[in-house]
Amino acid sequence: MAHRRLAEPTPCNRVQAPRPVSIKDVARKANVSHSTVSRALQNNPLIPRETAEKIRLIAGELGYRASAVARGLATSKTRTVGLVVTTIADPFVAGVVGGIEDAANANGYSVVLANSHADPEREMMVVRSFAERRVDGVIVTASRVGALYVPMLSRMRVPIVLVNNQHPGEFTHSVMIANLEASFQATDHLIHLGHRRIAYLGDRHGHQSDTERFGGYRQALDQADIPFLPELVVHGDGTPEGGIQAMGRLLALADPPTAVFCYNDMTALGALRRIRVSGLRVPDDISLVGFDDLYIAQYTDPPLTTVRQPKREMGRLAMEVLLRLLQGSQSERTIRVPGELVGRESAAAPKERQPCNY
Amino acid sequence: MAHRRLAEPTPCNRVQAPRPVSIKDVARKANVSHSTVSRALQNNPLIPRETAEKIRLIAGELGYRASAVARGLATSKTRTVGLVVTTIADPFVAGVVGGIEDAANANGYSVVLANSHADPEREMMVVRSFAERRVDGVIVTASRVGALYVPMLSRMRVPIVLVNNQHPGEFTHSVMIANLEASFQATDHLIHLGHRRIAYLGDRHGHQSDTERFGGYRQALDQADIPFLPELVVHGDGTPEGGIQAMGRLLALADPPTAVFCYNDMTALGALRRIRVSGLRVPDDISLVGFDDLYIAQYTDPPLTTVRQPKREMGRLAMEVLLRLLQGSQSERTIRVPGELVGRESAAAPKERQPCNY
DNA sequence: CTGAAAGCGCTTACAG
DNA sequence: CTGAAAGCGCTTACAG
Repeated sequence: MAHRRLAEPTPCNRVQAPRPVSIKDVARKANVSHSTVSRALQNNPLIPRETAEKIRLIAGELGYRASAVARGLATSKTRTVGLVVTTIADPFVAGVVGGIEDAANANGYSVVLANSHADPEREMMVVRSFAERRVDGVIVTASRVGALYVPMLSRMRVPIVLVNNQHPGEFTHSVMIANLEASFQATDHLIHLGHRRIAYLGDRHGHQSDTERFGGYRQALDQADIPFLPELVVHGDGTPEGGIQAMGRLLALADPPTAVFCYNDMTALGALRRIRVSGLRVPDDISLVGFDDLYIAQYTDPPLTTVRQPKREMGRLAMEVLLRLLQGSQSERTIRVPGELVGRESAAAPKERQPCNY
Repeated sequence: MAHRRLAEPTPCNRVQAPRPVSIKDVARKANVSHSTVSRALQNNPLIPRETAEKIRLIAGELGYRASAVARGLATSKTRTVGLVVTTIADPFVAGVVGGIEDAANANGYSVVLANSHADPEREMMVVRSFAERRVDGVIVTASRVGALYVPMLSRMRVPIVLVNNQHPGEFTHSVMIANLEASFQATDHLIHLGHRRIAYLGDRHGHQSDTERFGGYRQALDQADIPFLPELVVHGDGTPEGGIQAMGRLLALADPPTAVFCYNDMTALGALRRIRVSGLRVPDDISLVGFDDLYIAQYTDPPLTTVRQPKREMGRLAMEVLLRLLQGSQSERTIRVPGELVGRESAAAPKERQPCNY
């Protein structure tokens, strides 16, 4: 006994928004109940192969597409992950996001993207929006996060995975580059090339990453018995502009460094520019090493020696950790991914000095 | 008469997945029906201010967050837009996506991101996934789209907006850069600097964009009565690698060009590299103009003269067109956005020639 | 102004 | 193996 509303479709020929075909439409055509259709489409073993196939065929003919929203309501799982980034226009972030995306899609998850622009108000909106969308989990890839951010997210009570994040909270998991080891390697490379006056051009907003990268630099110096000189440490802000400023300070020194290890490639880009403007050459006068291995690092002049962060893989890993958490498994709290020094042409032996034993 | 299931929560103290507070919880605490709560929270004018405020207060205390999935099921609007990109790692794409994101969020829409990797199989999966998620509309920002792609999307019967897309179909709207005018301007700039042997370094995969940019180049030549020389037209593939190859062919000419207009900045990056490798200098020996104004265009050496595509604005515009479509308004089929020539240092007057009247 | 009821399109215990 | 029923958390006509 169908209700009026469920009777045959209005006889008029142009329906403005033709409602998508539902499980009931399939059921009707297949002469079974919608429960059976639901089961068949889920490959429920209760349904005999024959029936299931017939139903699947009809569903195909009708162009049936299960509603993820209805399913989400029924199961309280949306198979959706919220992904917050400071800005997608950051090439490091974009690389990571690509990896997350791929791993998510490969596992039937969709990614809801949100830019926070490192703005606390936006961050609030993002959390609210993710909460309303009932995302199953969230991944944060932000160069700078408001201190209240992660706690806010935590209140949603879904698993959270951070990528290269500052203050990884108590309740979160994270995937991070092995900053200390990588920086050690980079600095050590310069030392082996014969440099002794090596500067560190950091990022004053980099928090933990900056601290760790600086730490690796110091360790390499120590191990080589090179005295640490505070005047050789300057800070930019992670952008080329910041690199230009900071490099300027280094060049203004009575005895400038012969090599500079930069917090990231963007900073190195600025340093490179600043050096060239002053009439000096890289690597002839000053060697330069970056961090990230952004795509463009191969195309600077000279090509930039840098530490590669496996961005895609880090994204993939983060998604995989999240996936594990979503199925209730355990996962290591912090995964440290090794960086890889990729030698190009911006770092060479200092002028008038033998490239020492190497 | 509550069902067993709805009786008081299990007395045990640790619920593993505490169901989020619902409209009913608020209703109970506020001593009204859930209908009233729903109305109050929607600012329905039927509900008196006082009641509404009380309800909102309680909702706040309870940390109530309306379920977008339940609402989506009830209203058959998800306030979600599907965004397909070839790859988010492309800096042009990332810029556009940033603009889309901002406009979407500003209007209460969420963005579901999907990478197609220009792979037909992935494209199918994306369409399927968007269909299941019941996205309200879709935006495509892809440098290359499978020919079947847009038709497939069209079958979802939701509005579609393309950004800088090839073959904009009959049923779609699009936002595009004014290729012809912009290329004309770029080429004309080189002509005014005094160049006459100007090459066009295109993108063999660029389809419509390449054709149009080439068109602007030809028109500028024609207008200046400079004969068109087919040997001065070569093609890369939109990447630096392709630019390197193609530039190589140009340099192998008996009489190489004094200026090259490149399809995009990535290509120009390769051309720049190739020129330098051959011992020539930019702009002293060869002038170079790009297209896009990627962030790095300011940091190449020399900084790249190029045509700026207002990526963020284009993304914003695309979202705004979609928004209009979603509220049932009309919108122009194709919006052409003007490019802007940004003069930096890679283009200058040719050697041994006066910069003509300018 | 307010509530009871029906419906959105699924899933899944329950009862044959 | 299969169906009827209840439920997920909203919205919104309908009837006071």
